[in-house]
Amino acid sequence: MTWSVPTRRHAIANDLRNQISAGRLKAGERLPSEAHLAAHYMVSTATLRSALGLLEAEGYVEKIHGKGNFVRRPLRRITYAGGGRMLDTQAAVNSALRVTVRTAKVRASGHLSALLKVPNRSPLTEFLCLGHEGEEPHSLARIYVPRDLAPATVLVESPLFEGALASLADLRPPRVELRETVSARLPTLEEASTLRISSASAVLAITRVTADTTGRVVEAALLVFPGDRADAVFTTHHTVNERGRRDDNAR
Amino acid sequence: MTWSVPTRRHAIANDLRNQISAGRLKAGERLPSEAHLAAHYMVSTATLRSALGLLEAEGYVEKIHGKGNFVRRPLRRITYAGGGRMLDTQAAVNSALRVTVRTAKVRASGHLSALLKVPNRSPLTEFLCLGHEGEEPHSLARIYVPRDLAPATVLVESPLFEGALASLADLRPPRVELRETVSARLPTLEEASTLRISSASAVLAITRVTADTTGRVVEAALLVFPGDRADAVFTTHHTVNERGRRDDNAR
DNA sequence: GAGTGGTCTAGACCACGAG
DNA sequence: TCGTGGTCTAGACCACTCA
Repeated sequence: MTWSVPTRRHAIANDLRNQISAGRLKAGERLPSEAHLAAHYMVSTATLRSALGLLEAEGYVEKIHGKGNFVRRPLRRITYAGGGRMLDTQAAVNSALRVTVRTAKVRASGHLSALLKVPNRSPLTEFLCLGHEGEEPHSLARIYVPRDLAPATVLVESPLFEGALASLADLRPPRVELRETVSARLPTLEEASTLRISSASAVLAITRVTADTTGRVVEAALLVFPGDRADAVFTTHHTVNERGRRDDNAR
Repeated sequence: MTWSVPTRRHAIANDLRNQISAGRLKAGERLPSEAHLAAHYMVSTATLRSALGLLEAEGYVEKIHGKGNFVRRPLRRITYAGGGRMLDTQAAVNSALRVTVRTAKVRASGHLSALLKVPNRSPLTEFLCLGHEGEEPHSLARIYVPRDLAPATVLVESPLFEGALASLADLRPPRVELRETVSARLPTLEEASTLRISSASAVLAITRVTADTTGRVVEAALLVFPGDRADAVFTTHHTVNERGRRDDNAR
């Protein structure tokens, strides 16, 4: 915190950010046009746009081409609970979480076949899931299941896509091995537009691979959440055997 | 993938990206100056800089003020192993991972006192850790421990900051409860400069809270990794009791 | 068609790095 | 001091939305 950057765009961004935080600019409201703001702050439009770009990446503002810049509604935080638990029950209950599912038949390509440990061009079923909260999309999932394990009818009905996973798990032997790989990256253009986030903002990407007792991979899920409103939480009750060395089975 | 954006900056970024991937621009090499590139692609400097901005956010290029734009060395991936395991042993062994530690005495403020479940202004010891791989910094950690639990001498010597955590854990009762909260966000300006990443790139932020059997919080660690070269992996061997409902103890 | 944001230009001037 | 990137300007022109 030992730094200040007195560039104009930061000053403008700070001012607008404060106005939003203070509630002088209310959620959902449209900002003055970029031309007006540029005139008001006495900067060029390029500089002003640069300031808005900062706010957009921080999630304060949503830009809509041809309409204007809008103050983002502060959305409920999403909590992804790792370790095979479901999405935060609070969120699921409170927010009329809905999902639109589109299924497709695909064949394993390089990356997928490695994840699922199946040969190339092996038949899979793809489930494309979009989590909504009211109008706002807030999560995106691509789930791949070996074709012979996919009872498509079961899944299409699921109101929660996490529910879909649970029902899948229930069809398999009781013991599952779960591997969740979490990473942070910028969204693809496609993800940015479907999640309605800035392509300059960060997303939380979780790759979850589920295997049954036999080691067979039952499903691979590629989950994407907007970084500015999602966390993944993992809790462990851990027993330390003795000092230092313990069996480390991470790759 | 059903989209193409034929804007000039994307075309230029694609061209340069291909040249890097193909090895025509080698790692560590300096690109031609922005003025030269702008002339070469017949665009204005602003447009060219915008193209370089994309590559920088993607981690292909590092900009250094006054020196030039450099092709980024592809760095070894960092794997953070969750659930109380150590940093990927491969990486630790292979890469002469070093850490510079700076300790400080601080007092719990709002956020920290909540994490550590201690009263406000409670005395803490802060460990600032910076993970290096050769010259390149690749992780950043701020670890907070209640003052009376912090044997500073032990920690300062630790070659790995994860080692520091392990030794701490070993001083406590054998059973620990771990809660790791993972999120994706843009780096602060400070983080961006110390990790030498673009402030437009994403970071993986992990907040890890460790408690002993009595429920007392033993340490809180705020970890930050560059998103373009770090993953966090969590593996679970899970036993499903029976269909559906299982005890969900995530908050 | 009027109003909005999106892209781009051809400069100017400033700040940093290295000799 | 010179060459580099960083910030900013005052426009032009295009693409989208909506009446």
